[in-house]
Amino acid sequence: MVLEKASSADRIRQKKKVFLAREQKIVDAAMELLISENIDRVTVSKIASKAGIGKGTVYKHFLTKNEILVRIMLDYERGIARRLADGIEKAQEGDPGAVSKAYFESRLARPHLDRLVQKLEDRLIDAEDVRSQLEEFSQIRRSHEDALGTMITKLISEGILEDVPPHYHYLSCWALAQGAVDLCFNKSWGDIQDTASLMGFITSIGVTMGNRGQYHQAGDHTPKTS
Amino acid sequence: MVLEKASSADRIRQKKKVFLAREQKIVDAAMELLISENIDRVTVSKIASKAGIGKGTVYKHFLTKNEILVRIMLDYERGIARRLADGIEKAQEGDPGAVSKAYFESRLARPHLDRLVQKLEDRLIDAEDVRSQLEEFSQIRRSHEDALGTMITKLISEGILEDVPPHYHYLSCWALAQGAVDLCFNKSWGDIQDTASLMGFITSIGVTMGNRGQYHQAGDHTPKTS
Amino acid sequence: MVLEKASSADRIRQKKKVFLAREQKIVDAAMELLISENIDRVTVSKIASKAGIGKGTVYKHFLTKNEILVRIMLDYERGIARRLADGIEKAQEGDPGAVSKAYFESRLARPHLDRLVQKLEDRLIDAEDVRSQLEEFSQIRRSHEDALGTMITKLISEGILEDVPPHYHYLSCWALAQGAVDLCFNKSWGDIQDTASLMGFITSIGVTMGNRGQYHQAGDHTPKTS
Amino acid sequence: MVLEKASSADRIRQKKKVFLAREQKIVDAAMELLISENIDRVTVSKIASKAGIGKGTVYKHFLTKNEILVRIMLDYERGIARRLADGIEKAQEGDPGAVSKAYFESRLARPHLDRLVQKLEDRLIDAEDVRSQLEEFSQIRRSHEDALGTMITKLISEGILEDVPPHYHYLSCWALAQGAVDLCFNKSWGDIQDTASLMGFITSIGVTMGNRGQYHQAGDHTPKTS
DNA sequence: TATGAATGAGGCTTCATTCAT
DNA sequence: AATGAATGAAGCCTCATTCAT
Repeated sequence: MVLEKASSADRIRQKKKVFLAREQKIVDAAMELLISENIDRVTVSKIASKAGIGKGTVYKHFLTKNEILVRIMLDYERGIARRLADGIEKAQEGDPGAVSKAYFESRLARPHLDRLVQKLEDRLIDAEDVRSQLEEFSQIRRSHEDALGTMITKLISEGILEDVPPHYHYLSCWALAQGAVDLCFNKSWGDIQDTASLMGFITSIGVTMGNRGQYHQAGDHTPKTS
Repeated sequence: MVLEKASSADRIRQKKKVFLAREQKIVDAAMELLISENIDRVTVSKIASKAGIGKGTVYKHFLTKNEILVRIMLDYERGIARRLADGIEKAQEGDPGAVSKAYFESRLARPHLDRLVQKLEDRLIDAEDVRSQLEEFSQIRRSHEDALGTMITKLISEGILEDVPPHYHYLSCWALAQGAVDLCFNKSWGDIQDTASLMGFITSIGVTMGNRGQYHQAGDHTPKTS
Repeated sequence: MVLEKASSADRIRQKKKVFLAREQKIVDAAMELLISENIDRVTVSKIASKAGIGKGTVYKHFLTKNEILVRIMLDYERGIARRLADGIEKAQEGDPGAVSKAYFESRLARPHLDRLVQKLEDRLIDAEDVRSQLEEFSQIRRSHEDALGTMITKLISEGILEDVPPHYHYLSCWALAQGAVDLCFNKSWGDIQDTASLMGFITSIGVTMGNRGQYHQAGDHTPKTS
Repeated sequence: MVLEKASSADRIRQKKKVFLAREQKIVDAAMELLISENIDRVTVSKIASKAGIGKGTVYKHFLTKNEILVRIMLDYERGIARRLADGIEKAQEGDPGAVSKAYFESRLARPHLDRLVQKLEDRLIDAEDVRSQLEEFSQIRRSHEDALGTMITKLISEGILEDVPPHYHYLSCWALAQGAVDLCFNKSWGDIQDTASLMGFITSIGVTMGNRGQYHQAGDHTPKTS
């Protein structure tokens, strides 16, 4: 009897596992398709096919197609949050650049995905369903901002960063990362050969940009050395 | 008879004018709609309505809906090209920052539109029709790069800009502008109060970024002057 | 020029006519299908087919499928309103039974349709779209009630009708008609051979029911004649 | 062994009981849902949920969803048959109106349910499965007719009821009851305040309608007595 | 020449039913 | 025996494009 009970509980646990695995399979299939072809071409049917399941099954896991999409967004932004937390820890150990670095690196690590999330955000921005999930998404993002706030304020007070409102720094950082990601895939530029190196260059800019001494130079292009 | 011919020619010229005016009206209507509401909600019908003409008429001017969209893209990119040319001229008159400045300013001047063009690029990227126009679009963009090439090379040789492949500078510039535009409208950040000032900050970064002395600093935060 | 203008106006009028004719064709096709087969089997596709047009065309005339259905309901109820108005006129000319008679006759004239409208009402009762049209439908129906109010009140005061709240009479009348219609088509009864005669019988009941002297008899079944 | 057998038989009986109880639970759950919300919104899933069992289990009791629905219809019509039998008994004890009264009262006792059965009949009318059960349903209904036949014939021969084919009386009765039920729930009439009283009025009409002397009055409103 | 009604492919979603566990 | 995840047919609706007037 005890064994039976155990096996029954196991079975349930097993089922849940399978269920969640399939859910992940759907998300992965969707991601793969969304990255590899034009977003509007990705239909629920295709996703189901790629996931190796029936169309109806998708709707056992997600209420609407949009819910699959926000799910991808949330998963991604949460991942960034985790990496950022690591960076903040390191920064507290004495490396002030670690935070922006962590931020850039986590976004540029899988630029395909980052760009996808950008696009999805754009399409879902006024979707009636998933409004709440989108709100959560934004909150995570804003939490990054909050987390960085202290760090940046500190750097400003130490005279390392230009003394402008702290969010200027963060948002600039975000903007550069955003653009860098776009850059990776923008077909106008053809296939950039040395992407990795270029991204390194941009990261370095991101890490130092806003450093004191640069802002005023904007209008003052005399040589920096006296 | 002579008079008649003249008037007939006039009439033709007049007609052409009207025709072109209408074409512009269509493009403008489309732009307005695309900026003010979700892109996928913008239908040919609505565009025609807003332009004050019949739906069928639209197809006298454009073979497909996509052609209206690329037209917007092309118009925009050509506009940038013009402003950039001005910047280059100024740069030759002795202001080496004038080029990047011109670039940033022209993109951030109507960020709505810039963002719209980003989005359109994304949607049209693998449209069968308009493939050639899209190619033209990319060429214009690459011509900016070319145009900037000399300038940047010169700045590098003068020791003002970091000595990395010239396109690194340009692409970084593009990336930051791209991201800055996204920033303006991204709902995750809520309504940014001091957008103008923030954009000024970013422009200043854009203008100076890649300046010699910064790249190495990435890992080396000793004062820049020896 | 005058002639030209005229012909242009004619053309527009002609077009409107054709358009409206097609609209009617859709409604007719829908009606025919709804009457001849199970309601849930009637799809927009079938309606379009029967009307000899494409599926998309239906949506040029009606915003949703439900709008076709309410349209049928409204058309029908308005028709009854017209006939009822005639009956009221006649009643004022001295035939007090003319009103109920008109009501019964108009409902039993095309019992298929009456029954269809009953069914449709049932299905659309909580449809988000067409809520307003349904409200209009109910208003027409209630207007019948109002119109009959005076008549019935008069008959009561003349001692012809039982002295109960006036709407009792009207609603009883409605109920009997409703049931009679159901009767015509209810398959449980098999095919009733002498429907016409039966309906006559029922109408006669409807016309006299509620006449004074009957209500009290409910509990008092002694022969009416002294 | 004997004991064991007994307990085994008991167990089987017990099981059957539980099985039947569950079956009833399904029917009840379905009924409740069908009455309280729009019929097409009621899914097998919801029924199973409300019954507190799994969806699959429902199919151990009923081969198709429709079978649940006819079951409700049959249960209801059988209930009426029982009450009608009582009425006939009473009628034979000397109360000639008892039959129609029993009929009306049993239908108006739970008008929600009566109306539900009307609706179900409508939807299932051409369902391939359940054709035989539907036939049974009709037979029960027609058996009411038969049962009433003698009674009505007797009342006719006694000169109490109008001398028309007996089924006229019965069907009129059915029709009025049918309509009365519709009346109770028809939203066009708003919430009728004094439903109970109104139903009493209608019942009284139902009980006396077709009484001799009324039919001829249809066109002849002179006093009933000679 | 301008028009807008007509078209139909194709997308999303629902739900009765099946079947492996 | 009970379960509920999986299935896919079928329905509604949108909209770019065509073409007769």
